[in-house]
Amino acid sequence: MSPKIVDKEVKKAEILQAAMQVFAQKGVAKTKMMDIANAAGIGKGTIYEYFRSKENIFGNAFLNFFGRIEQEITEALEKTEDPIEKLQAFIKISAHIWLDTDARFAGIIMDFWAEGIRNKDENILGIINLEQIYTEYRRMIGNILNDGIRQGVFRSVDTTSVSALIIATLDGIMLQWIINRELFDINHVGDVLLDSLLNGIRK
Amino acid sequence: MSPKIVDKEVKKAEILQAAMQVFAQKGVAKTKMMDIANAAGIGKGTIYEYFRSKENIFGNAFLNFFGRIEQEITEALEKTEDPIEKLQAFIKISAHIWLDTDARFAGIIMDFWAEGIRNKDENILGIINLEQIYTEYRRMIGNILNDGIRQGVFRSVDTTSVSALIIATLDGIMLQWIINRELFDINHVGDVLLDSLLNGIRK
Amino acid sequence: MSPKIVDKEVKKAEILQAAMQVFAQKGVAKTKMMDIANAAGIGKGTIYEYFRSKENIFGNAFLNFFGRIEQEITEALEKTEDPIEKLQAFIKISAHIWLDTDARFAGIIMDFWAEGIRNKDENILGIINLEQIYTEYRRMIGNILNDGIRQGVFRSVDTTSVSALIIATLDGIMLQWIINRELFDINHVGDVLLDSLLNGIRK
Amino acid sequence: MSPKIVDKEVKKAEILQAAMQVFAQKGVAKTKMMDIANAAGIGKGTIYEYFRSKENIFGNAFLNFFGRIEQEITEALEKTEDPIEKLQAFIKISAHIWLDTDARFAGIIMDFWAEGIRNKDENILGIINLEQIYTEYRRMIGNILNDGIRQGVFRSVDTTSVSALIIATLDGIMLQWIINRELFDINHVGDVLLDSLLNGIRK
DNA sequence: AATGAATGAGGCTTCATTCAT
DNA sequence: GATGAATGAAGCCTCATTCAT
Repeated sequence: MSPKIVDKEVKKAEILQAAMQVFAQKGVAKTKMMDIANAAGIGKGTIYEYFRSKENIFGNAFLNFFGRIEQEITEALEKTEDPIEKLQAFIKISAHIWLDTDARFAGIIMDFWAEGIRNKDENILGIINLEQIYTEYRRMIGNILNDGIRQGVFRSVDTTSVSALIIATLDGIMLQWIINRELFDINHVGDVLLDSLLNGIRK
Repeated sequence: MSPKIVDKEVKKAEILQAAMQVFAQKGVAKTKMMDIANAAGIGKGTIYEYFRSKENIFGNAFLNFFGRIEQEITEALEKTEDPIEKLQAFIKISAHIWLDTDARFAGIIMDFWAEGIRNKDENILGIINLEQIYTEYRRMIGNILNDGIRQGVFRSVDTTSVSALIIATLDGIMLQWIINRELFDINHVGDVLLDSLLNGIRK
Repeated sequence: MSPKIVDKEVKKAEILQAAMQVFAQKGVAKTKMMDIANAAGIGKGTIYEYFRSKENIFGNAFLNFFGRIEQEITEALEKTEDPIEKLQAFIKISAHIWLDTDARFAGIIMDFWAEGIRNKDENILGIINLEQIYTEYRRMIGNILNDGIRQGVFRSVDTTSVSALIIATLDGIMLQWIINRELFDINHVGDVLLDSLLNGIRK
Repeated sequence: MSPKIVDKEVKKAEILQAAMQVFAQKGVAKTKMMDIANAAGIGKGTIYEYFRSKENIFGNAFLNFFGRIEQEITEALEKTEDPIEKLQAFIKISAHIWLDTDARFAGIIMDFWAEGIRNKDENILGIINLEQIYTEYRRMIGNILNDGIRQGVFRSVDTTSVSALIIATLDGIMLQWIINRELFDINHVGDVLLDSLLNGIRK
């Protein structure tokens, strides 16, 4: 890996960041290549040195977004062995990601979901596959639950269903929070959610 | 309402249905006026006799979708006076709407949300306003909860927060269900959700 | 065939004529869709109601050009049964086509040949196939020669080779004539060519 | 001529060769500067150290192609004083050039002709001038014929017309041969052509 | 001298909208 | 009222050329 390659990767990441900002503000459909170029402070043509097409940028943004979440969660889970603390970390990270995310940025996630749902079966772009992503999330939570059950901390529940429900509730809360941030304190909601959850599954 | 006007309204509704089908399948951005015309079995130009623009069709589809949900719920709520039964009805209707909805149709809701979130403050199109819609949902559930509290059936909870959480959980579950229908039986999940909910708020 | 279809075909032909004029003047590569639209007196977008792409226009122009030549020759050949008169007609028509053709129009034929040669094997566009066209020409002349031989008018020559040579000489003369029309009187050259030819093959 | 200048000229020639190869394969219009750079094994920017523009490369390729033919013929003609042998040499060289030329390379000549015909009057690029080139060819053959007439070997024919016809026939044969090499043995055709020619002009 | 990253003018094509029939 | 042919604004992308290294 020569320095040049690193530079190319860095610049690609920069363009992607710029693109995601614009996607978030205007929506993917209304974002023009020119907007991305302006946001990135480069010429229109330069984008094509790093991405094949607008669709490719979208695909990479998608990957980048969910990939980063997954990575953050993975890292957080490695810091503790206690299943309860792991659950707590999972929920906290999820909340934090949204807290750190610009409100307007949420729109892009809807675009991701919209496109992801539509391409559920087709795996268009060779990239976007929401089902796979959520399967991975469920696997992560499922592992925590299974560990807890093995350790005798949790009751023997249907881990797949419970995992799905945890994720569902988290996503739903995020959705409401995006629409109206005044409704609740997302950190507090996280605690409440964890409490009810533990209440339901703790032995 | 002369017959002609009725006819006009009927045809407008037909076009809207066709449009929503296509929106759902291809996404709003990728839907062409021609697609809508074909789906409606009419000429391309005819659409403009009933709708001002593509954006206007989207706005009406948005209104139509959430309006119908609201109407169905309202009707269901009128059939009983018991707060618990009303909650049950609310959840059941929500689940049913999705059950009756074509899987591929779900994409359109993401488009709605995506656009709704982006136009959160601006109320663009003079139509799309997710916050208002969800406020109305919360108001409906809030009324049920308040009735229940007044009647001594429910504990005295923060009705706004609980309403928001109920809606959030419902939406989150729908989202997961759209992505992977094999994960759980949505009717059963509704019962479970109601149970835990009642468990939490019943006196 | 309703009147509308006729109109569409007529308009398509008009656009094609306009396109060929512009192709001839500027060369295919330097011709912009806008040029064709202007030449045809229509809007840029209208072209796409009749042709799929610029390449498609080129392919159709190609077909049109060689098709019309072939048709004219075929018609002329039907007017007589005498092999010598047929040969005479063939040569005369070939010369006439060039005489009637705008000098500048010749450039397009070079573009046709250039593209035709390059796509010799691939038959790109599903359309351009010079070898096939020339095989047809050879077949037409070959038939005349065979008739003449059968009727005892011509010597028993290698009809394929002679056909090829006749075509080659005609094309070569056209080429020189395009580059410098003052060099010779093309009608006279036709007569000379026919004489030498008959001299060589007549019994 | 210092070594450096020689080097520059050598490299310029190399790039030109590479460019002509690519021109021949893809056509001038579809050839990118990048293709030429790759074919020449150099960087894209380096081309501009040797050529002003793509058009300039084309012009030089044009000059180079016809110049080389002219040079080869000139050299061959110097080897004999006999008009008949000179004619023979002229025809043989013409055939050889095509025999030595990659089949696919022929496309470039059509591009040359196409552009040459279009720039017939304007002498665009300050370079491409087919008429001038063919005038030179005619002059060469005309000299041979005049010598032959003067020496009493040939009949007193219209040397300009005969020269033009010889060239025309040669070009026409090449054209057919490019399109379908199986049609005839080009060496044999050369002999036949020379025979008929001599038959026509020999005293 | 050599490079290739950056650029933006310019092209092809799409498609929402108009409008004459 | 219904239509679809016509339109041109606008977008994506290409690629010849420039220029800093």
